[in-house]
Amino acid sequence: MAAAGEGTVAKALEVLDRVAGYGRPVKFSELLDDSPYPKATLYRFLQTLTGQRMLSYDPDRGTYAPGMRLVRLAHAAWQQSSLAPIARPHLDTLSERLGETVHLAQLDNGQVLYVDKRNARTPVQMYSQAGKVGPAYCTGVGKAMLAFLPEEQLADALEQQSWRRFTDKTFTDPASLRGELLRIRARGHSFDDEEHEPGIICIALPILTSSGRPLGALSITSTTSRTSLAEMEQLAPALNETAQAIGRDAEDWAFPETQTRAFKGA
Amino acid sequence: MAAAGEGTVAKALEVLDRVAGYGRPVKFSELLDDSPYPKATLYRFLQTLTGQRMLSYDPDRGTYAPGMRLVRLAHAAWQQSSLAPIARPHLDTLSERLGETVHLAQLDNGQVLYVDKRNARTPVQMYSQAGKVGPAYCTGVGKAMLAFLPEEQLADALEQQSWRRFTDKTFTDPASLRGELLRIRARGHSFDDEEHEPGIICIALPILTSSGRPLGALSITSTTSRTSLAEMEQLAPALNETAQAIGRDAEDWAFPETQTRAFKGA
DNA sequence: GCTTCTAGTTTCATTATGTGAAACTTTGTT
DNA sequence: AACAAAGTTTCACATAATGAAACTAGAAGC
Repeated sequence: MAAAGEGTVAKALEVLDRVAGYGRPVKFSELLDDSPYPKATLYRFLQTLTGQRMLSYDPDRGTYAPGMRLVRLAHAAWQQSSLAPIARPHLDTLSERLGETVHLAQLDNGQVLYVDKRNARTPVQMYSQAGKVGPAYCTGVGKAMLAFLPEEQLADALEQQSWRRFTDKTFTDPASLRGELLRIRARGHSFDDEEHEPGIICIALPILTSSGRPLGALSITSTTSRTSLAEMEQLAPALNETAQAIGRDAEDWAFPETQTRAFKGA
Repeated sequence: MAAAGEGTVAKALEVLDRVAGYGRPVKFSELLDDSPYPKATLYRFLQTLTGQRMLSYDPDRGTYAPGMRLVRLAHAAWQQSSLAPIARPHLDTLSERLGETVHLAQLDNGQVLYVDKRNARTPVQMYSQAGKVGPAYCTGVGKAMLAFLPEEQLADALEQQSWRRFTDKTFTDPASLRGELLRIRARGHSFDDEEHEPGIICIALPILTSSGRPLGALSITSTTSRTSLAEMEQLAPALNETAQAIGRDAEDWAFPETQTRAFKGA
């Protein structure tokens, strides 16, 4: 539904989103079933997107899937527009120091978008994990960012939550979450106390600009079988140090506006 | 240039590509300078793309950069359309067994698109992450795939190469590369003998379908200071085993066509 | 302080593009 | 062979994109 009369580009992108949403290759007829567009129109969109390699088409199976051009474009986006490249060395240090799973996330359209990660051991950073989205209202990183959002934006963001009850500890309405956000704001860090997945806990901190706007958030994740929230709280100072450092770098950096063109060359 | 009268969506995506190509935030006027579109038209495209979060706009600096929506979309593309998820366990095994830098790449529009990577225990400092693109004619993975392309597609691909001389070992014309490709085809694997970057060498193998079509390629990278091509050639059997396994999995897998529907609702 | 220039934004008549019902083709089924 | 379902093409029509020109905001010059 929706699909405001926004223009052709918007409609095409909506179709793209829809295809991506399936999480697997989809046939034309499936897409047609829950599409607001008539057959010919949808068909033409798919043709266009496929021609642009934003979708790929498997002729044997007659299915569409998101295309590789997206992967290239996203690499540029990730590198230029996310916190990840700036935060990278800091995540490395933190991860090495603590040996725990670290997540770096940003708020995107009311949802948590993970942009980098360090596994307890491997130093791989890629959007095999980056690009994943999650709910804001029941994750450590999400709540950490929400807690520092100006009222207007917070109201917006809260509107966009699904309030689905993932576990019996999930906050399922704006009112109770607002209470939690106040506590987080006072405390400076948030917890995820099995609110999203049973057994999974985390501590998270926002990354703030000097003016207090949240740029992203940082978290350490563990399990109830390995540790407890009380124990994890002791990591707060280390996390805070890292979050501050990233925030500082992000502002300094905020684009030296060097005329660095050359890139892919040597 | 280019910008065939393809339709609005194509034009908008062309603008998006262009912005991404700068590798840094760009001002409107810069884009205007090398844009085929008049001011008002380009302006409207940027507005549309920004509104769709395919671009992000920094009001302070008046600059555009690729937007975060791409990162979400790409995650779906990477997961569904690339070889990476299928190859993952195999890369893990291979990387652990050899302890060297492993790359997994695919051919995308005549270029090499890296879709996964494992770092060496002693990591070589090199650029490469998922989404990164590189030339096909002077990389191990690129040549491995080209060598197994059917003539028509090969001709196409060769047209798209820049033939830039990166080092004095780079093949800089189709004719000499074709000779190399024949040798690679006969041998079953390719080398990169410092053809792209001085001091960087690699051995690569194509990942083939049972019908012999290249799906991707796999490589081990190292440096001339640590090893030699002769020595690396001994890794060929291990690589081959992995490449075969990935190819097999990719075909078997080729989508169980489960009727898993439900997703976003719930 | 006023003028001129430049970069960015808006307007609006014109034109090109996108739209979708319906006809058609291809592929699979009984 | 007849039928049905899925996918593709056509074409009169409506909508949306186009871009020259007018406008506005800021910066640089006088």
